[in-house]
Amino acid sequence: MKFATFNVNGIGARLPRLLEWLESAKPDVVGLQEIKTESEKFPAAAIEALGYQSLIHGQKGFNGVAILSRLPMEEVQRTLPGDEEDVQSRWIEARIEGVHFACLYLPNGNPVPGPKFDYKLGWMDRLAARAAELWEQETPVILAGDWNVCPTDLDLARPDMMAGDALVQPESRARFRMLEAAGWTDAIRAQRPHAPCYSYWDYQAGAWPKNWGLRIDHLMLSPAAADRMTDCGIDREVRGAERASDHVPVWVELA
DNA sequence: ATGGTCGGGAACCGA
Repeated sequence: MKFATFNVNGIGARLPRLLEWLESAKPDVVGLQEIKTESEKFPAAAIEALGYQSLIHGQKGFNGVAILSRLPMEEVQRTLPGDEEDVQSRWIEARIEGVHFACLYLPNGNPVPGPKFDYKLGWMDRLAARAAELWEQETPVILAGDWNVCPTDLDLARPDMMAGDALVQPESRARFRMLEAAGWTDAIRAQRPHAPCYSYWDYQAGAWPKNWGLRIDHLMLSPAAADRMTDCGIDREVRGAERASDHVPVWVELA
């Protein structure tokens, strides 16, 4: 089974890129982030024509997540517990053939300091609590999405230019590292312990041709999922297409 | 050069 995460940065603008990638990469399950549309306006029919059902947690103009699956899928929930007042669409979970798949769009958190950074850290604390609940299930669990965290300086090309950014702050990294300490496996980093590899290149300042990237899209695996991992990868060629997203798909295969 | 580029949606906000 092939599971992927892809921040499309606007499904309206990105639908052609998404469809051609689905046809070539043939994932079984995909978590999408930043669809930036309300659920009713999500192009589910065009995606269903390729054999994928959609679970959509949309939001007009901002955020918005979805799970696509060509295998039978049932929704578990679409809120990250812990804050009744949080109305941002950043979370959806489903179960697919015994695998628990969570799709997340973690807050960016800039500028630092400020209320947006406080929201990010609070959201990460809520995520840790939900991850601990899912851990108890002992079924394979995948936490997939745009984490908006560069775990270490190996995960960005220009640490000097990002020193004040929310994506590299010690508070953000500590919370990510706590999940690893709890036993979650960062699939890409487990396969390539020392290789620089990126999943995002800013639209500005020629970041893509200069390969000034960040690795912020992650698949975190529970032990039962990590035991079944046969391969994983980053489809970086997707970034070179016309009207590309600033993120590319990241995927993992489970036996 | 204190910038640069996108998406959404109709003037800016978010990234």
